[in-house]
Amino acid sequence: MRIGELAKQSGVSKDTIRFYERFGLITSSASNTQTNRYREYSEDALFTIDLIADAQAAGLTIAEFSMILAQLNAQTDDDFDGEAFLTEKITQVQTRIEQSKRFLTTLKQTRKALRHATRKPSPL
Amino acid sequence: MRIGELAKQSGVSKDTIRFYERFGLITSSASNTQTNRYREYSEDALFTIDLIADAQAAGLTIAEFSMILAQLNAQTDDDFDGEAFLTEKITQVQTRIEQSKRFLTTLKQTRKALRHATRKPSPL
DNA sequence: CAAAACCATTGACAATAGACCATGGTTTTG
DNA sequence: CAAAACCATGGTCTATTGTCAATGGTTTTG
Repeated sequence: MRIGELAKQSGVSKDTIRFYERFGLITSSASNTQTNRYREYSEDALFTIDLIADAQAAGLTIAEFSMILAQLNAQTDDDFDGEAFLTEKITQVQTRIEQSKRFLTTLKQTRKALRHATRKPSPL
Repeated sequence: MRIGELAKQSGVSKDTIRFYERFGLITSSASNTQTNRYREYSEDALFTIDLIADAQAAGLTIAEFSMILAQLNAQTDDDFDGEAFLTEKITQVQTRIEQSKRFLTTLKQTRKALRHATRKPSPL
């Protein structure tokens, strides 16, 4: 599919897709017709875009996510310790989830307090 | 306590503390001696800084967090619907937690795959 | 075929969350 | 007391994650 279709289906903008592609997060093949330079995406791109959203929600940057992708693709020719990196990220994400849960509790308590505090006089 | 002490105890930099204070997230009283302009913080500031960390982990911006604080302080003289705002944030944080959990699973699977894939030949 | 719709590239712009630096006061300490 | 350590203010700078606009080519459509 072309970028417009992918944008529609994924819910992110075309600019965002090109941005992700510049960082190697998604890939496209050259269009079959050689006359244009349109990008052609597979269904995988859709999956990846969802994954990026999750990764960002979990607090990872684009740069970090691209390293994870490299692990997935097993481009581990170098001496980079992918397992240690993954373990570190796992710990960080777990911490972040705990913090988020704690804050969620705070939010709920705040709402409850607000409900009891701001009972506006009924307009009778 | 003064800013240096608060920075040490909270683990954030003095600049960060001043940054938070500019946005009204924490407050300080003027120092008792009138000769200087040093900020004086109470223990509350420590608590608030931890809360900010949680809020940020949960995906809130400083601006959003300051609105929550306004709710906590019941500065609800205006017609701003604090409860609706809180409910919206609660939903967003819940969504984010779900995304983070999903991504955590992905990370763990990736690590497991990596472990089995990259068994380097033992150096014998 | 001509207009509308789509796409690529480039570069400028924006918001967020600080870090950093210079300058000049204030306190603490040896 | 003098140096070291601390603090305030103001301004600049940075990274991240996009968005927007301009320009020019390609496809689709009525």
